[in-house]
Amino acid sequence: MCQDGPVSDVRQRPERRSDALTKARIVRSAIALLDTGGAEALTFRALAADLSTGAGALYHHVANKGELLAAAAAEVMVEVLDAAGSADPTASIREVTAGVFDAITARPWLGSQLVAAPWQPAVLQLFDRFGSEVTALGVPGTAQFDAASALVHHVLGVASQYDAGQRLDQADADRAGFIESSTTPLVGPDSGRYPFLVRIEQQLVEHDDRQQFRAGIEIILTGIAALRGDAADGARDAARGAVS
Amino acid sequence: MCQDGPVSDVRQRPERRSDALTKARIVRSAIALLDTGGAEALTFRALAADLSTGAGALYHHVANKGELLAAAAAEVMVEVLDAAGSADPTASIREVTAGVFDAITARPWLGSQLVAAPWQPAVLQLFDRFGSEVTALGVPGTAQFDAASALVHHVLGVASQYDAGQRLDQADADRAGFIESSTTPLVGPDSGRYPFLVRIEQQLVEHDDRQQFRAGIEIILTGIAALRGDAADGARDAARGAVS
DNA sequence: ACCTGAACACCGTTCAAGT
DNA sequence: ACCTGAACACCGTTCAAGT
Repeated sequence: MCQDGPVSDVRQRPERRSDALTKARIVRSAIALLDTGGAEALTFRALAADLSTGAGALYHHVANKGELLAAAAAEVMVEVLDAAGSADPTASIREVTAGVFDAITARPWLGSQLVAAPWQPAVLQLFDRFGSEVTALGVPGTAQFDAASALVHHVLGVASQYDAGQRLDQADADRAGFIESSTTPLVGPDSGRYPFLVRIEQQLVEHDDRQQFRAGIEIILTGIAALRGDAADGARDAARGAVS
Repeated sequence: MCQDGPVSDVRQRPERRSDALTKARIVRSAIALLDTGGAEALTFRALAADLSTGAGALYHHVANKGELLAAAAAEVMVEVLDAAGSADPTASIREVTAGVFDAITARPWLGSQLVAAPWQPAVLQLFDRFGSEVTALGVPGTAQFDAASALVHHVLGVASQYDAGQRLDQADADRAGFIESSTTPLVGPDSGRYPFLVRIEQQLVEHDDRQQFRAGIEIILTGIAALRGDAADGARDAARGAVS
């Protein structure tokens, strides 16, 4: 898995110096730079140096940085979606969401990118997948769109939690004590604190991000099951059983 | 020599031309620039010109651009949260989410900012409010955090849909036909299209963003009500009644 | 057609110099 | 202490010039 060569690279030269510049090659290099140094490591100058070419050459294959980032995100998303293939729709949704969560935590730049351009292919693929699963689950026509949207929004919301990278200037403390430090930059007229956050601070410190993400998915799945049950009212109990 | 009194000059002038530079004044100007010209209109040079001062002077009151944006977002969020004050927790959640939705659609820069820095005061305030409402709703202790998180994530996910502004390079068509145009930049090995999106394209074109946002909130509220109903099973029916 | 790389038009941020 | 504004260190992007 670490070694590449998915299909056709098995000829003679594994990697030639003067390989023609391709969009696929550029995207691959971009992903490598992003994975190594984060979002800020991807500049056209660094990318050109990595590919032993000039910065301007890249624009013959990529329109701009936005398209490059979108292509990188789509590449990763395809892998995630292909890896999740359960027969049961609900189980499949759990696999997909868990896979996206893992991808985002492993590569923080992905969260930034998903959130930055909502209509990019990576997000559309995810949306489409959720829509298909929800349809297979038995959600009626008009509610399929709502259900898929809710799942996408939840994933994007979680993605936003992992994008910042170093951008969290005012809240440098990642876990404990961040509430104290963040009370200062409050701007509003009232000096209201965060009563709820202070009360559950213990849970904040101890909680597992992944487990909490899954809990959110379960909440939405329960709500979706209720959509299905609107026609046949008794179906909700079956949905509750599947949720546990 | 003549006037070394540091403070005592401002008597009762309502607004003087040479008002002292304040963080509040800077934030107010920043919001005005953002509302007028979007996120890209806020530069330290434009802000300095608007305040009739030099760019460097701003750094005496604001650490950097991130803190400035966070302060602007917090200012708006305080207004939104203060405007929603229903006694019923579920109704209050609906008011808060609707208010945030309206604020985001009215000012696209707000969506970008909420999503860009998840631990900023504006988001913490929202999270705290959701936590309090969910607690009042009767959700047991351990699930309060999950429920509030799900609501925040949904809002942030929706916020990401409205941030891009002009950044949607590959999908310039906003509504109809965007599926056609976005099939091209697919990167993955398979040339798989978007079967679900194509099938519901009619709904995509006709749907109302605001109504769809509310539908997502209702899905989550139903799931949250089920969390509450785990102990007292009959409470779900009351929740369903409130949902309609 | 593809590539080169210097140059352009911007940023956020800094800092010696003023008041 | 507060302000000034030129200068610095970067960006993404362009484009005349090469091959």
